[in-house]
Amino acid sequence: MSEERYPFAEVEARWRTRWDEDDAYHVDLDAEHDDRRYVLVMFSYPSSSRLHIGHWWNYGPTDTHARYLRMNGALVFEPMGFDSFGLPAENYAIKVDSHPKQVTEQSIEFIRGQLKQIGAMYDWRWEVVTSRPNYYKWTQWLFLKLYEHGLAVQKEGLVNWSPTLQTVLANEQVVNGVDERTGNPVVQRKMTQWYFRITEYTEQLLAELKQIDWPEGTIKRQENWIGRSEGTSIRFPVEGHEHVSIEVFTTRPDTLFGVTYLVLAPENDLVERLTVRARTREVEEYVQQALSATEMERTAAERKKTGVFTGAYATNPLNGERLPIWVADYVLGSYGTGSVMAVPAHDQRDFEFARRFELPIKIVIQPVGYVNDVEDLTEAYVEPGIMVDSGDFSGLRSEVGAKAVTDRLPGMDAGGPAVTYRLRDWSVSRQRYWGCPIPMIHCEKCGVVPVPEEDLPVLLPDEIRDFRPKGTSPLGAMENWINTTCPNCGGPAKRDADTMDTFVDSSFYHLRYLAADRDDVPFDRRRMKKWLPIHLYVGGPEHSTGHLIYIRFITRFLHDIGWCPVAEPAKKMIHQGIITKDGMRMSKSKGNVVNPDKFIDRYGSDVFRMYLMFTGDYRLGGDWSDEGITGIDRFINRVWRLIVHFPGDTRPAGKLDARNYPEVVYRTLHNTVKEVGDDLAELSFNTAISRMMELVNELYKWLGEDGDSDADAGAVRELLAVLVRVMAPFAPHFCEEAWARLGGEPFVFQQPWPDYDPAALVRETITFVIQVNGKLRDRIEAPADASDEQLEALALDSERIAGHIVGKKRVKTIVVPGKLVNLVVK
RNA sequence: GCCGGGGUGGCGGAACAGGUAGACGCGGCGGACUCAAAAUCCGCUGGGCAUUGCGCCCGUGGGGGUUCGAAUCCCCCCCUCGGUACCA
Repeated sequence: MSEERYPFAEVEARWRTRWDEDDAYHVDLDAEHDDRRYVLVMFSYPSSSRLHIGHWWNYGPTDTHARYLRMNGALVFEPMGFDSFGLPAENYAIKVDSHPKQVTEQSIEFIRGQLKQIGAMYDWRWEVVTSRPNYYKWTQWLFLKLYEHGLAVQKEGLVNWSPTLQTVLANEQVVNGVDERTGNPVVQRKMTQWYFRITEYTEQLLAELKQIDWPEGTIKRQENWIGRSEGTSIRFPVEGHEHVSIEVFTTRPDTLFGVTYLVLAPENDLVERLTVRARTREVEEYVQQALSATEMERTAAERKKTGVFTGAYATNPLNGERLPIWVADYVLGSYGTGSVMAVPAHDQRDFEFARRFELPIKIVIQPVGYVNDVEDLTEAYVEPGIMVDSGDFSGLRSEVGAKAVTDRLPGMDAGGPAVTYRLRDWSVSRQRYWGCPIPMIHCEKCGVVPVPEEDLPVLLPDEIRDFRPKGTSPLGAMENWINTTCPNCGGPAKRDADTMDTFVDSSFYHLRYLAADRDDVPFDRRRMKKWLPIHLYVGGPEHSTGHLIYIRFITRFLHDIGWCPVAEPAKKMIHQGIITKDGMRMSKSKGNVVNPDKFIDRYGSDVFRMYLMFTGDYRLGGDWSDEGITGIDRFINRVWRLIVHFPGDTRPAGKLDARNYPEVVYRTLHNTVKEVGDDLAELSFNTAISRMMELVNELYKWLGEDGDSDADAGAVRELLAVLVRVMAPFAPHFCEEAWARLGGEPFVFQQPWPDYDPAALVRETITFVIQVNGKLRDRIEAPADASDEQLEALALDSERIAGHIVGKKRVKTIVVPGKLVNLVVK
């Protein structure tokens, strides 16, 4: 057989040009079609100007899936765009002393070219770029809609401030007290900010999680993030303040008689009001210190509890006990009511605090079977038990008592059942330049006034001299931009100087793609009806609690106001795993980052993308090996040699004649078509590739190295034409060339997926396994339709079996049709 | 701590619904081709014992269990990766 090697460089370049020239991936979103599939993979963030291996791992396999759907007759929409606002572009611009807009546009140009190398079916007419006015006009429009519906509000409150980035961050962007992107510490700061009231949607976001086909882990993470907690709200009147009471939230109302003090979070406004004069200075100092400390510092100190006494007292509504009111930073200002009732005997945190500050500990829940004693207590008893020392509730089991206590409260005007969520409102103001301007105007006379819709977009000014972060938005320093007139009264006014969190940009891009050609409307309702929800959404699991909550929220909001036909963006979602090197995560610091270009130059992009798919289960991730890629390279070249050895000038036939092929070849071919199809439908790329390799191995056995003269060239060509079609989604450039050489008309991805003949998979004789007591002892050939009795007789006939059953009593025989016979003996 | 994923040859990884563990590939060994090498093709390749025959024993992180039969189901434990963490 020829030893010519597949000339990937020339072939790939040629077909890419051809696809472009023929506009081969043109998608008509308005076309009538009964099987539409919106395959969406998260768009890219052009922070660096090169595609890294993660992009290939993300985009190549999804395109393979999309191509498979297309060959199966679906009209597939597979768009691509750029999430191009944000800090990385700004930081990069600072580094190279350029302008964010310029570096962003350059990166997009470059990356688009690289994306084309992947060979995906992107129709670039639908591209969206979030940093361009024709996109962010609609980001601003969305803001106005939210404002109109009372879901965009300005609040003063404590926010996560990053001193390094000089901007506010959303809760979702802060992990363990540090910025999740850069690892920089974050402090609390009081600021006025715009918030989107996502908390209005908690119940809906939670309920719908049960209806969607998303990875279980992601659903769990969202549930935890929203953090619905059922419990009881209890009000404790404060001594000497007739109209003031401290409201707490608790999930353990059964421990109410064990409360020995109350705690306010340092952020709580009541601290200032309630603190007695003699203790003012101490409390103020504590509060200040607690708030200025980063969360890192707060948690670093071995979790030792700190706090101060306010000098004030409250009253337990149930038993009238006098309770000292403390301030401590182990109580979070942003959860529940920002204050708790402390039950040291039954809550570990309260226990530690009480021990440290020598506050009383009172046991009100006893376990069943033994009795706890305060003196001997080394930790809080947090399990349920039997209520003791709890007035007329004593003797009740925790679960019963909790309900009884909660039921008693409303009558005393002291509280009742309550639900609390962990999810907070989404803070969207950012004090940075490279983002979408907030379309709001601040007028001295009229207050906050929205920019009229017809004035959108509020353009982000290009001519900025200094966009560097300085703690306040750089836009605020631009006199000619910040100063404007009030749309309401015409008087002098100022624009909002902040820009929006980039998660706002990506919260509706899936809808904007469908109207990317229209500047007159944000979305195209007709197309949305046809294409939504997204058939398959693919992206990293790291977006579980950020982007994926926001995109659900915004989709739902747009649904509620009649702009979107569906309430949930994606019916099905999967996460790609991570690609590792030697089992380790790739990172610059480890110096183990694989550079795709090196391998694409050497093997071509088809081999590269195919090898990535071969390394492992797409959802679990794979491990990159510099040597392993040669396996795919060999495979491609093995197919290539078959192609060049059996070129054709006629269109390959549709149906194959079984008589032209050895039985095993014919069967393997049909099996390959079936298995590859099944695997592609469920994104099992690695096993699909194995199946194709098996077929090629069979072909080489049949045809031999030099090509068997007995084999009919036309028949081989027909078979290869089937192989090329099932291979096309994996190696689009290669298969385009192979298809052409076999006499096929372009393009191969416009061909229908081949049929397989189920009858070809049926074997007349099967190798049955014979087991004795479940252990493999022999194999026999028998007709596929042999009866149980026949199989048992054959098994007993076997010489090898004889030795294992001689002198033993046969207990029973188990026959698994088509597979095995198991003789059970004693 | 809690939630989720994962632990299978020298390596990456297969195994549908409990039914031949290790498909496919890398690497390794042997052979063919070659003056030679590369490339290519073919064969072998979990461990141990036996290799005078076929064969026999062990083996899917560890320990128990259910079953005729367990990588797969149940219980306990270990390791690892990811998420989250004073949430009252």
